[in-house]
Amino acid sequence: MTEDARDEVDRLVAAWRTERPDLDVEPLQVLSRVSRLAKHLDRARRAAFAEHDLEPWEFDVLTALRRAGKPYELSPGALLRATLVTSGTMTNRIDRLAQAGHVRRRPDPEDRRGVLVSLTETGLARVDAAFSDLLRREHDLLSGLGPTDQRALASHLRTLLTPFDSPP
Amino acid sequence: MTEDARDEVDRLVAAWRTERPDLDVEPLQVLSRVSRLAKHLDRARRAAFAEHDLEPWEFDVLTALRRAGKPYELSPGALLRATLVTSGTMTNRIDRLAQAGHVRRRPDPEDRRGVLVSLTETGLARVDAAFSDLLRREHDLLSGLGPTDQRALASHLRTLLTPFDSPP
DNA sequence: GAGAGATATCTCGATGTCAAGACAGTACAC
DNA sequence: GTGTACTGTCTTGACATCGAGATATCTCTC
Repeated sequence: MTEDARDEVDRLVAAWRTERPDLDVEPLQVLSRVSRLAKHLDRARRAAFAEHDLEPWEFDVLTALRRAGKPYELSPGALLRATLVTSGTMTNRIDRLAQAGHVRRRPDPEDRRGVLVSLTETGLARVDAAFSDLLRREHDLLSGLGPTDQRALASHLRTLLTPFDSPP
Repeated sequence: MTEDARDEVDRLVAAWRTERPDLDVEPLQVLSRVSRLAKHLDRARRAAFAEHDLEPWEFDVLTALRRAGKPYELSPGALLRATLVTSGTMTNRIDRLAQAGHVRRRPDPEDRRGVLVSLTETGLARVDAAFSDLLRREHDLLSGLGPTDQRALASHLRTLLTPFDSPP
């Protein structure tokens, strides 16, 4: 066997092969790595944002608004779809961001059930600074892979992601 | 531009290119997909485990013990390193698993600070059933990629993960 | 063999999230 | 137009996690 055990998942897979030789554990090679990498990324992001006095959840909401372009305004519904959280969570996030002065809420003039959330000046400045900082760090995290490998990786991940993002 | 927008991240990257043409947002192609895919995987796993009356966090701990091989026993410290959670979280998890009858705690005879946690019969049966079920579902999730692509993907992910797992 | 520092586990308070449901408003068919 | 189903947002209560600190024990150095 070629069990070099270069990362934790190699060790994990080797252990499963010993304990459950009857099962095909190949899927773990990909999916366990995705989960573990995401967990490490969360921690790295948390550290990066700390310098800008932002929590990851604040960054998620603010960037969604920033990406929307002027006037940096979206409904809570659009925000929760962009960030993969539930409506209760989004209400709570908007409350706290509004209290921190990073966003503003106003009633939707077109739909009286609705609300529109927009970036304030300070929210915009904060998110722009944090985002370029994050990109710098993420660029470093990827430095182990050349441009061709990065493109291949992105393409394979897209294939796995498409069924989740498109079919509803 | 080749903006086919096949998944949410393609849309996200296209939006950033419009809003911040001064930044190189290529890292997002990989890392945003990793985070989003992990989030979708969490939900899929939750659904899979529900049939076996297990929460994802329970599964994480029980599989770590299962992989250890007979006598399916590890210290809380080993468990928290395997599952990437903090010590307070692990204490809490072990408490609840012990209460559910899936694990047992006993003092470590070699180190009086220490404790050893082991699977019970019912814990072993539960985790074996849930694990083969999970593999079946993960196999399906990966069906969009051929064996060669899966290996390439796993290898690239390993490259990104190694610096996190090795350099303690 | 005594003391300093490291390690293993647990405790506790704060917090962010979720799920389910409440409520107001809208859309569509008839 | 009226009733029914749907949508968008917010409320509430339970819960898993984290982080910091407490305690007990071990280890290493002198």
